[in-house]
Amino acid sequence: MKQHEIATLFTQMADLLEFRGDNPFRIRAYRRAAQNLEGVTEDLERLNQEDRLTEIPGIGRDLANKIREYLQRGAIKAIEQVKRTVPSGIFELLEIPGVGPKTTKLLSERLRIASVNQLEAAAKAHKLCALPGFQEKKEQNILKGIAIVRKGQARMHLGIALPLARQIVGLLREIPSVKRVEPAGSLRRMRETIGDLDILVAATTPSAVMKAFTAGPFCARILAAGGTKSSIITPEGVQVDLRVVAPDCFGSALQYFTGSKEHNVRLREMAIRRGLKINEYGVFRTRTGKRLGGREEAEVYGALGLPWIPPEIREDAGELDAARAKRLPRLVEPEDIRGDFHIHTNRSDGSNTLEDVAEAGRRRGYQYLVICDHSKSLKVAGGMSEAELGRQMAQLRDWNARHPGRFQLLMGAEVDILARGRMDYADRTLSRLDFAIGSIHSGFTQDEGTLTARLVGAMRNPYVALIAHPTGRLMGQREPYAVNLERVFQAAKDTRTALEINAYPKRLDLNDHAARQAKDHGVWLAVSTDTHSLDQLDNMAIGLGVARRAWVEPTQLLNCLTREQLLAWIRRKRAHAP
DNA sequence: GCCGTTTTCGGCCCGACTGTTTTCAGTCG
Repeated sequence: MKQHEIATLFTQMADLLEFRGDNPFRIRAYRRAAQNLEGVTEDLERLNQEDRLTEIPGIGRDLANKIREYLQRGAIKAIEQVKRTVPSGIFELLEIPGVGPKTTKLLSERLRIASVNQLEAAAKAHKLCALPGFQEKKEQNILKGIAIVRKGQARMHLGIALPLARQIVGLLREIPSVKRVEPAGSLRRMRETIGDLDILVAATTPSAVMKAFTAGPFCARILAAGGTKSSIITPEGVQVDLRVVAPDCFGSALQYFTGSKEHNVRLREMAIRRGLKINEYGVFRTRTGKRLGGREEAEVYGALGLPWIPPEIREDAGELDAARAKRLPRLVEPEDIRGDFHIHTNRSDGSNTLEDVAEAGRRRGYQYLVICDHSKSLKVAGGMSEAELGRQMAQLRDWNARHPGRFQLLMGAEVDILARGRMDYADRTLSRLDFAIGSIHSGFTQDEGTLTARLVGAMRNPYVALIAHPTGRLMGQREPYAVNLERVFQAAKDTRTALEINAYPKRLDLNDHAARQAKDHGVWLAVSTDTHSLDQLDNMAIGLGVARRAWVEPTQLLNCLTREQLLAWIRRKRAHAP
């Protein structure tokens, strides 16, 4: 994925230029270009060959040439040159909260500091007080910042961030004078990992809310506390930013506080061109100062002639142009979901019986759950022999017979993909299943060609309907294995096989970028929770967040088919197979 | 360095908080 490598270089370039005190708008151009490159869903080589690199937003003639240079030579001369003029330690210094480019430059020039360790030593020896604008307090703050960096403020995945946010929101709701509370920031946009929690409150007496917040049980340390805005660290070490506004400004504040930053910058630029000004307090006419609205978020977009844009796609990745052209996608909603695939029971490594799982599915209002326990090779997870599989099938058919109605179980299995794409059950066995999932649980370290061939081979099997967790990553534990996604998408399209958006919070696999790419290839997607215990059925909301971030519409998601439509879809794949 | 319903130059989002200031720079989101 060349675009990620180039994006990293552009971000580094922005940091370097910032350190050198370059033109802030040039710096922003590099950052914006890097961000947009991450979101490119087409093959960069192809865009280059067709001379369409400048179609990427934020890429002009100059940056297109730099991209071309990287594609040809694997390096960008101009960036290499700037790198040589700047000490390499500045990147880690910029990571420290409270230390920005100006401070870094001062430290480097006056005290020859070029690493976090050197900075810590200097601060402890009170050498920083000799610098202009530095006194005791600033020195202490730098030491605190270093401690925070050292603690490795690893970003949380949504499985941790969502419950924590719910808990804090609940406590804030109990404070008198609080009218509305809403999580904002990257959590509301459902990004796969969250740095700090942003929470917005509408209240009539902000100071009382601030007081209650900074004195509350979730506050272990106060980083900043003003009249309308404060930041704290929870006992778990999570930073929470709280903003309090008047109820009349809640919509504009929510819009501002949700971001992304890049989305907001673009939105405000659009406002300026229309003679308007947008801030946390509302939309205003620049000339007269007249306020046009801000109580509800839709008023902010409405003032610019735009429809409300769902938070999940506010990444300055084409959503504003789509909104202007009235071509926003109709994103999948929880109400569109008619079933879940990939559910484990206690016959392999799940913890619930088939009956309990079935009841839970029926209570959720689904039309179907696909029961998918592990296949025989995956011994560590209690993989089932053909005989066990047969007994489960009988049990499942029996449950269905005893519970006629809208909801039914479907018989599936999560079947290991072995060497060269061979499946862990024979075709004769697979043909008796309603829905087979193929997944890789072995040979993670094989090379890209081997792994890709295994996935493609599995997809050629007429009975494999879905490939589970296609890249195998586990956030914070295991990198994705080497697989050529471009070829996987093409094969999925050709063989009419669906690809999974696995909703287990550490997986989210495919991720948002890859899922959008798959969708653009015309590949069917399926959100599945990979449930091992009943509460995990709720992870559907997280998987849907990924699907929505990938601009997925109901017509592209397997979960939105009725049971009859799903069975017909499976028949089509089987009939179409080579 | 990008970009155009003020289009090929001259703009480029906006406000809060902190620490050090006696009016503001730096950082952050």
